[in-house]
Amino acid sequence: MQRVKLTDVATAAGVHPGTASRALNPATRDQVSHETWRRVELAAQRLGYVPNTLARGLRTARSYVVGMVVPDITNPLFPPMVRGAEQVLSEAGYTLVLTDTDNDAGTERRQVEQLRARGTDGFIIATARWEDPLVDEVAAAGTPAVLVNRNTASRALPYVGGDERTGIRLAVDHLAELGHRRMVYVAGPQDTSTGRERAGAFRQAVRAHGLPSGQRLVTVAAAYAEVAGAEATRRLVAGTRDFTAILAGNDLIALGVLSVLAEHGIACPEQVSVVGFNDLPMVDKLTPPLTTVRLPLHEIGGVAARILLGEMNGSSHNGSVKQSLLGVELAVRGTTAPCR
Amino acid sequence: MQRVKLTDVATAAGVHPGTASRALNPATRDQVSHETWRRVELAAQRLGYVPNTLARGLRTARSYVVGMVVPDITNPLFPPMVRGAEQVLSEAGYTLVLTDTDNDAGTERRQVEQLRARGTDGFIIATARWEDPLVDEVAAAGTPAVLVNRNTASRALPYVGGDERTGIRLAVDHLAELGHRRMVYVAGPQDTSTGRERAGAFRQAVRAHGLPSGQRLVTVAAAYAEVAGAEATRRLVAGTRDFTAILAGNDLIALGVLSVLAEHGIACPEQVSVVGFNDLPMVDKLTPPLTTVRLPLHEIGGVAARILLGEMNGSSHNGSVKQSLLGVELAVRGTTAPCR
DNA sequence: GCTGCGAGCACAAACGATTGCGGTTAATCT
DNA sequence: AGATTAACCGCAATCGTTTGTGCTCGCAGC
Repeated sequence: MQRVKLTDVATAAGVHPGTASRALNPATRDQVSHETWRRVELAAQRLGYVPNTLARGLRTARSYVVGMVVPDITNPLFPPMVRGAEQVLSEAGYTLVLTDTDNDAGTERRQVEQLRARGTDGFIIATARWEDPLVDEVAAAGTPAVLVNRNTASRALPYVGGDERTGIRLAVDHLAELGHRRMVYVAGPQDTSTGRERAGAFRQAVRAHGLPSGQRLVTVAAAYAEVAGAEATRRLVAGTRDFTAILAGNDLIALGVLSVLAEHGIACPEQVSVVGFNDLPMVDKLTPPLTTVRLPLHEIGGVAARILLGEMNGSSHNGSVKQSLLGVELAVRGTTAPCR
Repeated sequence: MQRVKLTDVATAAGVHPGTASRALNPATRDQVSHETWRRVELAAQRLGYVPNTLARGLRTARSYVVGMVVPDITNPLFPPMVRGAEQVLSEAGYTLVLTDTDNDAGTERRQVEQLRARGTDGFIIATARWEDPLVDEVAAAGTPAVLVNRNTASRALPYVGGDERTGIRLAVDHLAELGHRRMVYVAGPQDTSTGRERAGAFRQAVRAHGLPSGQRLVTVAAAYAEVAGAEATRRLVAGTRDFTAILAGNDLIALGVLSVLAEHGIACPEQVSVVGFNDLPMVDKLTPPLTTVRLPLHEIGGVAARILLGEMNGSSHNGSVKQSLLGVELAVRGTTAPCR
């Protein structure tokens, strides 16, 4: 159905296709006279010309496509980021291709290959592991790409995320202010940057407050999921109950924490306060509503897209900003209360 | 970075590029001898050849891209459908481009235009309104497309969705079985097929059970959102309290219903039972957990993709199946209880 | 009045794949 | 053994753009 091509516009305007191409392209517009430019523009308008992106891409080796790879679009963490990225990209004439890796390194690799075959100009990657060969390869290949949500140990690519350390600190400050002194942390998997970062920040914040920091301080959950959180909490509780507050690696883990507390008849927030991370939708509807750290997800996506645009278009590899940490805030709700 | 091209494979295998092309293409494989096929395949493997999708698309006038347009990816209803579609499409060698219309008809049109310029082979559309010119245009243009989630009045395109009528009937049956006789419905917007369909099904089910059906039976909310649901419920309650059960147009509306009930000190489920629709994540974590109708979202996406594949590849416009309604089930939880 | 120059445009070669057509070879038939 | 045919494969055109190269023209400078 995409009938009218550049040649049609050219003949309609009485010029050579090459000239028409230059006239239509803002970057080369000054290579044609004003008069012909007007004629071409008019003809294009009248015929309803839309350039064939494939042909253009073939010639220019640019597809105006960027791929965004997420572990699981079903995880409410990602849609806002996708949306933020899509908005700024489509505004810049780019198309966002979303792919879901199902949390599997194999499919992740396959997806990225497929996207590169398609001539994808750049990537936004939300699946990075702490040690991630695929990310390193992409970086080594010089493909424009930026990491969101999770960083890698190698710091090979620009990273955009929330300021996690501050988020944890806010939570600890809040609890400390409520009089809590014995806090523990149920961490996410330590092969992700968020898992390590947050756990580290927790230890540091506890130390900064001069709070007791036994070796039971951090329990690691196997995944960012409710069942993993529950399992970890069971381990924790089996070992000690000498705490009045639990910080969770994220909201899903917090859900697991809450269910195990209920299981053991430990009242929240009366006996133990709980803080989550991410502020997933609906967690404010729980009873009690979950106190949690809110990340500017939408903005993270947008900033990542903007940085990627910079990488792709302009000054390639200006050793510029490698990390952008965006502000977070603590949503204080019902799962935290003064230490009795 | 995409170095190795068909020519390279061809010379490596000692054949003409044309031959290599035939050898690599399953559809034309039988036009080359087994021996050369093996050689070409091997060379391709060894060199790590990945076909340039742009060049291929240019020549074949197929992009192997399908666009999926959703109103708001942030709405948890859509990610599972996206995922289901993406899985079957990527398996078939297609790439899914997701675009978010922000619930705006203007951007929707713009997005679709842009996708068509890109030579998109087909569309999965989740934004249909009951009267939707854009959908009708797409259908008239003969572009392969299928509707999900919402249908149009014109039924111009194949539709895949949950069996909404049955869902409503299950809910009404369940409530009737609990002894409820005076039920009301807080409907979603009536410019969407789901809004009309469900409301109609509710009236029908009530009639089928021989229940009283005053004119206050259905209250329409302005949107599928909590605030709209709350607003509608306030209107409802202001008019009458002569009901023991409320069905909501979807879970978000149900949230609004619950909040307004609480506002008025009406206990759920002791005084009034509530049933939602969609089974969004987390609604099982509310207190009380929400009884709701579960749609096979993932499967809907998958089936839609399969139908689209059929439309695109094969027998174009076989006046085949126009509607696929997938089975739903009722998740009975805490917001419904026997009528006292 | 001839040269020099620059603006504006036409020409044609790419980009990397697919595919109709025709030619070569080997196999089959008579 | 000669002729017919089928199987394989090479040749070259083609998809719709972009872009380097060079032609043509008008004008200014001397």
